[in-house]
Amino acid sequence: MNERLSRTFYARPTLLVARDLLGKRLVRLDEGRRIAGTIVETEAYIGEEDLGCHCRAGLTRRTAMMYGPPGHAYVYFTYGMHWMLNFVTEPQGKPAAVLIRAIRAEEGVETIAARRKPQKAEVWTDGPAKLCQALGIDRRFNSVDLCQAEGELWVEEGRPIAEEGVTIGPRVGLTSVPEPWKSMPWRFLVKELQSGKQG
DNA sequence: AGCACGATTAACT
DNA sequence: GTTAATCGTGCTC
Repeated sequence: MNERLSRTFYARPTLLVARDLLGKRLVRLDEGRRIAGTIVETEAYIGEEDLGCHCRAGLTRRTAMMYGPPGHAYVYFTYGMHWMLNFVTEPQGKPAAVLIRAIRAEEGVETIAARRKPQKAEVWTDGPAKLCQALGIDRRFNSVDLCQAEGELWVEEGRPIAEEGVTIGPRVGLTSVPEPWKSMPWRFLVKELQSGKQG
């Protein structure tokens, strides 16, 4: 049950990985304690031709992770203050990743609360930078292997999400990205989350 | 060496 | 709805 997803899960087309990550459990082992939650929102970033993906710059120090083997974390820094968590997908050599945009917190909630105060519980992990803060994920987690037994970050099986429970739409925050990349329906989220939030 | 900007968030009018 | 915060990255000179 509580086994880490294998590398073959990540070594698939990125859109499938992004879709299938919904309902899975993201786990962070923090000083021996589990902080975990169900993944409820993801986005796919696929290849050098995707002008919304960092890989549009080609192979650089920053993007090297995405050219590497699947099943590793790509963690980057943006806006001068925020960290973002991604999982490398596709076979080695094809640069792509899935951004984890939101989780529903379920384990280690006291630790999350301490890190996210004074915000309200509803917004503790409903954004990509928020969940990184909640789980204590920063540059140290760039390049970590999600499939390695001793790692402190991984994904486990969870509850399957039926097709009718999934909302698909354009990715968020790509303000100056040209079409068609700006509108590609590469964002996946669990529907129940929509009611309280903007789609 | 300098510069514009970003896969965001929280606080404010 | 608007905007400040804040710095690594990639591009230009």
